Amino acid sequence: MPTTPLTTLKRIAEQLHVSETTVSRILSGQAARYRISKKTEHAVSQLARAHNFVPNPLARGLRLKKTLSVGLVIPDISNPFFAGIAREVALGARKRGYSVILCDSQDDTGLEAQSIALLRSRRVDGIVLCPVGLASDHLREFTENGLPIVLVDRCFSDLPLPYVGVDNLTGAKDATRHLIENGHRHISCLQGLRGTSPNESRLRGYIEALAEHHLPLDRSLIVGGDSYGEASGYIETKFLLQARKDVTALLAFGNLIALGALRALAEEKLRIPEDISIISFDNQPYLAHLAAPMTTVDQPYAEMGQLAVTLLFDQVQPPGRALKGGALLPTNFIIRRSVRKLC
Amino acid sequence: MPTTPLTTLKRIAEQLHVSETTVSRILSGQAARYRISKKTEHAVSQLARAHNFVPNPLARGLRLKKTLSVGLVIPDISNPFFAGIAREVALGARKRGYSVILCDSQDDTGLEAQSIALLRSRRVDGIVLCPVGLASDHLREFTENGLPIVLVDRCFSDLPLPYVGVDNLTGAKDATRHLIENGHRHISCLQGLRGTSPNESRLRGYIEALAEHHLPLDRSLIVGGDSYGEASGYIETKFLLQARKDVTALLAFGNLIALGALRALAEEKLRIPEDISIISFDNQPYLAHLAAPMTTVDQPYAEMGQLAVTLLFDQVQPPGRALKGGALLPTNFIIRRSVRKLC
DNA sequence: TTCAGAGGCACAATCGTTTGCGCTACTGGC
DNA sequence: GCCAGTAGCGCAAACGATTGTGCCTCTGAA
Repeated sequence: MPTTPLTTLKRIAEQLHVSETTVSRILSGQAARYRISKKTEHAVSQLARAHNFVPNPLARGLRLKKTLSVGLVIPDISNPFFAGIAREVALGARKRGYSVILCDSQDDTGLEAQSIALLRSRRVDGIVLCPVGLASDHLREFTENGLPIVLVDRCFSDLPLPYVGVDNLTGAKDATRHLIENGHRHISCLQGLRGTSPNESRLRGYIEALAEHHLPLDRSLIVGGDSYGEASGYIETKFLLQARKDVTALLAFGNLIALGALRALAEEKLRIPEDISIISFDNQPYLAHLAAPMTTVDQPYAEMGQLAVTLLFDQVQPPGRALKGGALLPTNFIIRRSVRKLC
Repeated sequence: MPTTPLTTLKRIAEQLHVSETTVSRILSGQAARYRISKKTEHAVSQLARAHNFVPNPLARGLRLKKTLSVGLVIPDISNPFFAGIAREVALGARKRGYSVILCDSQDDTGLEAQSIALLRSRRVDGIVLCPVGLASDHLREFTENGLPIVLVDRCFSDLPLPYVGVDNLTGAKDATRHLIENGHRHISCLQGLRGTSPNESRLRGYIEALAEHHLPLDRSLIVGGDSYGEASGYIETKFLLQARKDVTALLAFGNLIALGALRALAEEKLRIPEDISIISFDNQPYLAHLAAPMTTVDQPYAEMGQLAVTLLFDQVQPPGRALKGGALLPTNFIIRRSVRKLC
């Protein structure tokens, strides 16, 4: 046990009668480059290891303008979809020796902007951002200035920032087709947050599928749009059921929305799929065990998270290549038993 | 737009022809204490605000030995139980102006120890730790040295560290009683991770409930114990079903374990509750919509998270009071329809 | 003996803040 | 006119690490 905890370069240097310079160089693997003798090198790294000394990241960051940390901004960490992404980001960052600073933006653009400012001021080396998705002005700076960033799940058509998402259009098209082919004609969309790219793409997929089958587009069947939350799914379903008795199928644009819809349907004592069919985005393990195992559009969120860190560190560390535009992963349509065959 | 981005005290000072000292004092609210004139104060804070200048947290942390950041160590952020806690910690920290550094320990004591070392080296001002729960040696230092910490969910009887958890014993007792009172005699425990405090308390609750009703304790009905994961619930249920045809009820010690059990039961084509009954710990929104809406022991994880941050910041900031021992929150027993009445 | 060349390391400035003192220039009382 | 008192602020030394440059001491060849 050391009398003085060996917690700075200085103390190590004192103990071994060498300079801080030398210690620093050895510990940062520059020994050879500066011709430190094997003997000194060994002594220093021995001592450092013995006390598992780590150079103060604050001092280091101050000098180097790098902090070995990345920011992660997420609208709602308790949404399993985002939690899954967060997990991969955390693991990927750790693997590369980086820490993660977590910010929950609560689906609020203001808080998101604040979070980004915070991360900037903390001098993170990069940011993985699952944007709320509405305003994009606070992101404009990223296109010019050098702070690496990767957008996940949602993107902005007017900003050439690298992002990773899924092919929402095809996913929604698959789901809608499936409903149509099972004889459904009055299919309602329970939207997520209007204006966000996944929502708009899914909507487009829905509309294109209808068009393909020469079915009329009934705008009053497209409801919701305020949030991806459970409450939104619940309340929109309640209203919908009051207004439209002819709806035979629901397409929920998110796992929490589907959950809310489920709650509403249960309250109204509607059975799935006998009384009404439903398909949801975001597969989750429990969906297979529901009263009516739910047909769903699976999003590979683990891959999304992994890809996001990869793309981020491609910018942060050499080689520094950056993806212009986005990477689209395919969705996977999983058929279970929440859709009734009408014809 | 400034020619030189006003990003340091120095630049602000230059622009206004005052010293960095003065600027620093004004921005840290010490103007009055050091008799800075209103005029100077105003000019400085004006300019700072205009460029929304924030003093470099690294330099600040270096000098002050405080970083306005806390660590959050979680076994698995994709487990909704922990995600819920994480959410509250993130919000609570933000509210107080602190950042959160997230570490996923993957239910590995080694990674947990590493994470703590990392957080220490990053000079966090406090740690919220959901410990893996097995070894506690790496936590011993916390009892002496000053880094504030709060344990969540799991605690150690040999360590006087503040923690917040739920009354697992009563929770498990309630559940077991319910099964017994519905005529079940062969009730199997699907354990979580052996040796962790929630697991042991739940087990004790189970055993005490049996004793209360003068039922024999059959050790071979207590299975699992390797993890709180889905896979564990699945495989243990598979084995159990092979070995014991007489089991009529399952008590799962976690939401993922219950999910695994559900998967196994589905594979074996066993219906709930007709063929077998099940109760789970950790209520989740979807449990109400399962084929058999699941009776469950609800843990108030939002409150747990909130309480954890509160207790942490009681140590971090004045008044600095610390809870010795733990805070136990009550569980809430929710009866749904996954238990069959046998008598 | 001399000197080139390299081996082995240290000096000191720098990153941006904070803070204990101390310094200057008024003001007013006597 | 002198001096104490105070208002208003700046000096310079930390905090701990990194790094361009320079300094000394050998070794060996000429």
